[in-house]
Amino acid sequence: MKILVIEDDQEIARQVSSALRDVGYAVDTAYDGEEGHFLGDTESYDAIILDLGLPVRSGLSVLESWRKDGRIMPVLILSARDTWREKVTGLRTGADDYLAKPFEMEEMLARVEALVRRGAGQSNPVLVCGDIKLDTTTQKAYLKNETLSLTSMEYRLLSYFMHHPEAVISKTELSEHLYEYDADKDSNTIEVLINKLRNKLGASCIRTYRGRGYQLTANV
Amino acid sequence: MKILVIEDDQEIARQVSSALRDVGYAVDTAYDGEEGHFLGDTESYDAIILDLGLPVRSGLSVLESWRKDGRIMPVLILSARDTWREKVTGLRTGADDYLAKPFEMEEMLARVEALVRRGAGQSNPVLVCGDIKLDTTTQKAYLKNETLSLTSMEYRLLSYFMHHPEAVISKTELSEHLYEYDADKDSNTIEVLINKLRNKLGASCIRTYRGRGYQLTANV
DNA sequence: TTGAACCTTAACGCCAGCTTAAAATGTGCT
DNA sequence: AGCACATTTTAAGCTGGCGTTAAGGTTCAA
Repeated sequence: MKILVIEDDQEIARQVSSALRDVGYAVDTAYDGEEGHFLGDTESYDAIILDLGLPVRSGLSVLESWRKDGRIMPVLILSARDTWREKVTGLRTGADDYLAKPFEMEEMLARVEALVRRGAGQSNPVLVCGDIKLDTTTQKAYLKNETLSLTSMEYRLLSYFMHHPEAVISKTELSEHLYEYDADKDSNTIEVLINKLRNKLGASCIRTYRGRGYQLTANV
Repeated sequence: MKILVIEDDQEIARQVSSALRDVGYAVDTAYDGEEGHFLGDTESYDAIILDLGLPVRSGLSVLESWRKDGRIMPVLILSARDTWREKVTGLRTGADDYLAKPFEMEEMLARVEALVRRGAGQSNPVLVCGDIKLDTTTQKAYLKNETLSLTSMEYRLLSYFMHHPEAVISKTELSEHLYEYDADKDSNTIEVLINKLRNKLGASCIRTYRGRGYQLTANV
């Protein structure tokens, strides 16, 4: 899961990014509206955190332009003023959620998690696929109700699969969502990771579609 | 566990904070509604004690604004007058409990403890995880029914783990809840604390998820 | 058959976390 | 107050796990 944080206040940006990384997201950061707009257009994010008061180009204008282009990634708006008016404008423009500054990191995390789930068409904090279970609140994965011990990267990979049930996902999409801004295209890290996960989940759990990608399968 | 006390009477604030600290909470204090509102928004508390008669901004207005933003932390209201009317208003606005001044410290502690438990989805005052038992009323911890002698910080750490069963908890989340207002980001205090606790509980009781956090494990 | 895509394993280097000791701070007692 | 002891924090060196790279093997489709 990869998140884009667009926030000009360096300190807030740092805190938010680090909180997100702590719970297993890959995070890119932009410090003005123009840069944020570019990244949101070119990279693929599972959620975007957008400050309204940005230099160069306002947050609302960035959001508006994305929505006009038909881009539908979930956006959480941050705003310094908690006004009724601003909140309505933001949501009308196409934001999915709104959070007034200052805010508590854990609430931000909860809202982002909800957005990511919603974006994945899920609504429950515990995702299930066959024998595999993923509890997003406790950050734990289970296989047949036994806890799986996954490393940081393995967890990210499994999490991405669980958020996209039944989907065939290409290697480039995986590395785009698992790693932060810098796609080393020629590298077999994903293959190695998939291999590691297969060893822990059982080989049949991840199916290969040659030339197209991988799929987490529910069947035994 | 971290508590926020919002109370303009310095003497009461001091007594309440010190009683809470005595039983192992980290406590932040605010002396008016504005400051209290800010802290409640930016920090993460496991419960908040809120006086109604506050300068600058009333307690009810602070509570109302939190609830409007969807913030769900447990709030215990303090009020000078024990009127039927005021109690109802407070609870309607989203308070979780109500206590009329003057009150006994013991009762306040019991109510706060109940709120913290409820916030953690627990209902029993004695928490159990494998061989480890924590009696929140007597503030004592047991390992295989033998009392453990824990220092203040060790108790806080264990308590936070016990209130979040099965969860993988990052170092930053731990330090946010164990320490009062000031997040020293680069310091290994948590690592040292974990080491101390492991020495007393047995090394296998706390599991490290490298790059993600720690988990208190129930299994032997 | 041939090449491309994918699998598997091993090895290496870095950094998160472990450990220990000493310094700082706190607490209780006379 | 002043001293002794306990607790907490800082600091520093070490260790091993994890992620990456790399190399060789295997499968699949044309």
